[in-house]
Amino acid sequence: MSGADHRATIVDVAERAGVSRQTVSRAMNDMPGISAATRERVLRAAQELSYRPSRFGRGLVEQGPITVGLVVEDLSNSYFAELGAAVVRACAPHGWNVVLAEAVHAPDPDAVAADLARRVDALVGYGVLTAALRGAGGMPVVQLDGTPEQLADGGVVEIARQEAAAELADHLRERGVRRPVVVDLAVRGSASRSGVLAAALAPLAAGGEVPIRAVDARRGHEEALREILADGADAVIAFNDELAVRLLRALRALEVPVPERLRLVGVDGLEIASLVTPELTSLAIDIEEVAACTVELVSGMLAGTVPLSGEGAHRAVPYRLEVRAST
Amino acid sequence: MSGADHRATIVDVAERAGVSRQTVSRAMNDMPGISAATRERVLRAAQELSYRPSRFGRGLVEQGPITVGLVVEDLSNSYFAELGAAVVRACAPHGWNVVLAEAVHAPDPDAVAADLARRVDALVGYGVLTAALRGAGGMPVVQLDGTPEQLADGGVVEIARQEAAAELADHLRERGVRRPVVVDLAVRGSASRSGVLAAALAPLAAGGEVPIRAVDARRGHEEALREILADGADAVIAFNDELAVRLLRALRALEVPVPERLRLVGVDGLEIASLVTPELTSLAIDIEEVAACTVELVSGMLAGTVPLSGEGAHRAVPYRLEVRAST
DNA sequence: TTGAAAGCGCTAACAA
DNA sequence: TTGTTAGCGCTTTCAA
Repeated sequence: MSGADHRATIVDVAERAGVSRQTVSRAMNDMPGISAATRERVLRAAQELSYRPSRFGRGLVEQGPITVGLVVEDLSNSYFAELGAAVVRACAPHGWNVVLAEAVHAPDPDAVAADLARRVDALVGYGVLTAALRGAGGMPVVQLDGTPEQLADGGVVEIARQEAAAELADHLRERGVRRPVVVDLAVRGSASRSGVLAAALAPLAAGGEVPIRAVDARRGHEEALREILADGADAVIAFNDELAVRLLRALRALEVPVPERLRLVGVDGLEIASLVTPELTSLAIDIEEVAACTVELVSGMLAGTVPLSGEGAHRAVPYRLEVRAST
Repeated sequence: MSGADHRATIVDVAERAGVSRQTVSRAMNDMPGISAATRERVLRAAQELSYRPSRFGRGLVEQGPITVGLVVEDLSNSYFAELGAAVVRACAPHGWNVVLAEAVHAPDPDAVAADLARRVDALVGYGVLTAALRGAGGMPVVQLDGTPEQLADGGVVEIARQEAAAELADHLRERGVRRPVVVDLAVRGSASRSGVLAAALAPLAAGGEVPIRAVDARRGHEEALREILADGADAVIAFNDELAVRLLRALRALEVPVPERLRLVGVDGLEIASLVTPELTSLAIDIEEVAACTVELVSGMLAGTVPLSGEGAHRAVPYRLEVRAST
């Protein structure tokens, strides 16, 4: 008889200890007004039954804190890891809890958000939210790095690339770049970012067209770079900093000097970009600011001062060009 | 009357829509057996009242998934970020949710774990757990990077450094190192790790003693290195990889060749260690394995097959020496 | 298609 | 010091 077929409740413990439910509650919560002997007896009974208070029963009475669900693509990507950290940090002052979930690696990525939606007070996500969140009626939903079209389904924190991408084009033009290449990752949702970059850089390019080349996140970089160099490229804009750092390493192996032979640009502005040699120029995004906007939206939605969708639930955070040694 | 003084409940919606609570439930959850017109009316009423179903009420009935609380020191430290990611990933196959919390930055760091303990089914933490978790009676608690002494309070996943540290000593001896220095961070809990490292390296050192020098995480590295070099040191073991990477950058600025003039070793085995030049030798810890052990412990504790404390709740994950170019 | 009743596990307030 | 009562908000089961 190791365990029961259902989890012990406060009533089971009360019966076993021969006291009332309330006394069990007092013992479990270190409340005053209970004799040491009784507490002892109750705690023993609880232990014998492997009793653990239900967080739902408790929450129902105590009105627990707001819980925000955060769904990201892949936590092994530093960008999402930093984003998660920033959201956790931004929620802390409100006393909110954050449940973190990852879409990739899940059996059914699309179900992650829907599942989580039933367990939290607000849902924040990155490229994984659909309008079809069963039982999410009225729940604040914020799409990160979303587009204005998505405002129909909920709030959107947009990450505005246009301006900084234009700045980058100017910067590269000054440096004499004539044949930039965008190196993309073959992951879901990457096309739009790469497209914007390529479009912004088009004026630089000889034929008015900037090639976009997809690579694997972790493999085959040297070969890809060899081909890119053979094509005469003089600048590479990587999909993100992590890829840029890997490309940098591959370039070192190929003994291609950066920035002399090839200029290299990352996107995201992660810490790692400034820790490598040469330090990476990056289209940086202020992750703290994204998190702050997100929390502001959610907070307003919960309070009723921000609409759950539409233009009033739209925030934009601009990229910022950080010029460093790699260009 | 924009908002009510208390959050609307299902009853409020039912009244407003002129239906029963069940009908509201049916409408909110897209269940069958309700006419389109009624659903419409209910949803409108819900919207007007800003009604959002309580996750506690729901959870009470539905028996939601296990929720694990994870308390780490500081998510802006990549090590904790990777750990958090690994735990989230290890919990996913069980269908568990993970609530992530950070101790540093919190108004009362010691209260973070205690607070969270009331909202979750199990608590996993890093250097922040005390035995005094009010209301945590019977709850699985796992201390990460804990010591066997802490087994009195709960489970412990120990990170065993001794063996790999001895390996490191051998490795450095082969390289001719005579004056190693341990560079520590002035953060809580760092003393023990540095002490173990210094002790393991003591046989190498001329006087049988390895100096431990504390630095700030992000500042003053060049000055500290200048002094270290002036003292004649020929190897630096940094508290973690992040610090090692920063030291590497500072050494580059000082034009000190690594490993020729100074050998450099990190601790943690983060991805970043292999992305810099020269790649960093590191005492690597298998974070996935730590997460797996943690989940195994928690799972067993919940099932009753692993005791909540004592030797049966002890797991150890060894460090592994990864030799790369920096030594 | 709708409603009524029951119960999920817990704690706060009050009574003994 | 202990027990009793009364909800907390929701879904499931059964009845109309």
